[in-house]
Amino acid sequence: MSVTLPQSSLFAAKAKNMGKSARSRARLIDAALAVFARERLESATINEITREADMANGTFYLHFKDKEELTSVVALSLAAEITREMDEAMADIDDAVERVSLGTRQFIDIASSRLNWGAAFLQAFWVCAELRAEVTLYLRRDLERGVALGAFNVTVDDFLVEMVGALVNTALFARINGTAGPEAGSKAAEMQLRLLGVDAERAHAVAWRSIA
Amino acid sequence: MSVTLPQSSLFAAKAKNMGKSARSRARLIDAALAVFARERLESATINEITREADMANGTFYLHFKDKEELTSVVALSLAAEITREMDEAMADIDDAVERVSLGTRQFIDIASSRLNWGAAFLQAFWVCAELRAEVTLYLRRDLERGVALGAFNVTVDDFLVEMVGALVNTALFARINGTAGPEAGSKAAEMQLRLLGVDAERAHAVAWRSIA
Amino acid sequence: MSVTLPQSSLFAAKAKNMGKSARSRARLIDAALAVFARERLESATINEITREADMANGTFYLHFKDKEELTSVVALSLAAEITREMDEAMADIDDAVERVSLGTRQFIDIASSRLNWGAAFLQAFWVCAELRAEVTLYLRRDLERGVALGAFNVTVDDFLVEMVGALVNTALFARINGTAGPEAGSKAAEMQLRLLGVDAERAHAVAWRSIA
Amino acid sequence: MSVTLPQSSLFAAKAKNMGKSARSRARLIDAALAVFARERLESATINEITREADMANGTFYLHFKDKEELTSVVALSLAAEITREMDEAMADIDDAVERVSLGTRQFIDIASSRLNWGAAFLQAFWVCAELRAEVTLYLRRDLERGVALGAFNVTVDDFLVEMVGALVNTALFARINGTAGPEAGSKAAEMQLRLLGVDAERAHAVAWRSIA
DNA sequence: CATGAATGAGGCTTCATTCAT
DNA sequence: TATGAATGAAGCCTCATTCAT
Repeated sequence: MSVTLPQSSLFAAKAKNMGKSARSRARLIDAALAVFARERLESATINEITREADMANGTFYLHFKDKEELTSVVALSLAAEITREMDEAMADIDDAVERVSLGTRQFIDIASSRLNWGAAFLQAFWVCAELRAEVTLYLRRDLERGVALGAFNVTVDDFLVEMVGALVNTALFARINGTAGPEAGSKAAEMQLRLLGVDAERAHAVAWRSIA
Repeated sequence: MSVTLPQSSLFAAKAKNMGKSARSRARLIDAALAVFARERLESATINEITREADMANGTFYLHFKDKEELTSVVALSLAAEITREMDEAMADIDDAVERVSLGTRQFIDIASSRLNWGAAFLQAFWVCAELRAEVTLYLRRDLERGVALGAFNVTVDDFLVEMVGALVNTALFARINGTAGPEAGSKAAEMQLRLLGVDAERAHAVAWRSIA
Repeated sequence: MSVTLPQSSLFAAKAKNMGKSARSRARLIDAALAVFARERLESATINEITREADMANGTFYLHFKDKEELTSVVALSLAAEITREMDEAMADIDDAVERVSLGTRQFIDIASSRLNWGAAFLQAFWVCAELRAEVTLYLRRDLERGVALGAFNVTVDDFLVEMVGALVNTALFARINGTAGPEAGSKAAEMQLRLLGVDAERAHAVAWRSIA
Repeated sequence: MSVTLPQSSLFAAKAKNMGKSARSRARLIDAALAVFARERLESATINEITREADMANGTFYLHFKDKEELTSVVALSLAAEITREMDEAMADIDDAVERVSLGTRQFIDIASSRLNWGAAFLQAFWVCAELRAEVTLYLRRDLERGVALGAFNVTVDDFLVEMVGALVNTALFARINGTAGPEAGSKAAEMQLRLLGVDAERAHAVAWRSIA
């Protein structure tokens, strides 16, 4: 007797070979992603999440202490997964300008192409400090590298990282809402590079170079 | 018997000479600003707002249909007020580059220096579509002007406006949190101008020029 | 339009001339008394209490922070009321032997004759430390007096007071359950006096003397 | 692989040579004793008990129909065990006065010296009618005997037995709480004897006689 | 027999909103 | 207009009990 899984069930898929508890937990994470994607975090209820996961509400508490714990688990799982995919795609890119550009483009493409990811990410971003910290760190490394190499003409501090990060999030937001199309990543990357002091031509060239 | 008004009571002050109903309404708006500034919008309660306004909770519904209406009234009142102050400060600035720069700086300075405004604005921004629309429009005019005059080397579309707007909001956020100091406005403006294609030197010069 | 009050509504009756809030609060206390009297404290629910009081459940929280607060308010209100009635009845009794005897008899008679009081008292006794402290104090005073006057041949310490108190509570319990009839008070008093070292004859005489 | 049993595991020890089921059941009873001793009966959960017994929660229902059954089994097992030990210690005491005194002292000493027993007993006493009945019966026999022999100057009825029993329970309670020391048994016995009409001197002598 | 995940009823509490005064 | 008590739907969480393995 095989039951069709809901459309997006990455974590459930990954847990397919694990114990029953891990599978249920994964289903809850997937369900939470779906709910977080269509609802303000604050108004997402445990009931809605368990309904989405086809479970009884009490089951939730077998797997998570409360909504806050779920939120951060979802956020960090998502971040880990996105990061993993990005690292894979950027493993052999060394040039800082390319890395910043490609990082932004990949992030937006990945987050917006997987059902629920982007929207859930943006929700979680403002609520989960750990997530912010992680993302910030990731970004900062490449920015600092670029400055060290003389590619960027800025001072790297918290403020700069937040500003550059805001461009990424905003582009993702626009992409998800349909304000922007598939070119959102390139557009965002180009703006970032300009902001960082890369000259307009190079910024354009790098940001729009087709991805292998 | 005269009671001292709470520190920030702009709208109450403006309504001093109006009818009693308008005055109560204004007090509620001020109170909501204060509450929204220190609390997530969703967790702000009518009770807390009316308590802050020194009113009975039931009174709230004499002035607003529901919580949502309050939110948007607060947001739009705030926007109108900020806009008014900005317009005043920028009345005789014509140059597009200057306008964008000064607009950003003024906005951040005003919103962060008036008690409660900045935080409440940022909360409302994500909840009230009308507010977003209004802000966007304001910004867009100057961007288009700059492009028309050849000062900016970009295409103005919704996406661009959102990205530039994001820089403003993010800088305001940093300013309020203490991540950034009083120079936040200049820093943000400089980044914007670079992003828009203004050359680095001019961007710096304009963004950091001392305000009259 | 007059509504019949539920059978036992002492506190509601006392609050008849007070504000609406006080009246509702009093109704809740009466309702709690009724519920506590027929149910283990732990299994009494707020819902049941508000239903008994003909209120919506949410109303409860306008008047009490939580069940614990209600419990102690009920306990102490009850204690205050019983104490008041006892003091009235014993105002001009000086003799320690008489006081202990009469106190016990009065307590049992009062608590068992008012609907719900006895059962609620016994429940609250084990849960509310303040109540225990108050009752203990009341009893201790007369015991110490009796010892000082040479009427009792015991040492007054916490242990003694608890033991004597246990006799009172147990007699009340038996009275309420129907294990004992109206003579419970006299029987209990006689046992107490014997325990305290009063000779059997006097104990009997005092404990069974008819109350004015 | 031998696992050390928790400190107090009387019933598990007794079941050591019985079938597996009996052993598990015994472990649950011991665990329940431990939990009941440190927690209000109502707030003791099946999960906590099985955890204490190092079992899966579902296992509980192989051995007991429900929580209520467990409670009464625990209560009656405990009573049986205490009774057994008391009978042993009092096998050759004939004199009624001695029996009542010694019974009380033994009961308090046994229940308070075995880990968990006293507290669990007191909890169960008020919840389990069978337990009350059994204890009452035990006590009553000696009381009746004493009256028949002319040693006690009272009428034995339910009320009397409850009152005398209350002294025992209260003394045990005080002993467990630390309000009373090891002399609690003697003190309680002395009070009982006085209450029953034994003259003060004899009561004292008997109640404080050192136990063989 | 044992396991432990799952269930779902039910308790507690909050809060937007209504209503009698 | 203003008041503030009252309402009740809805969310959170616990826990006795069941069930598939």
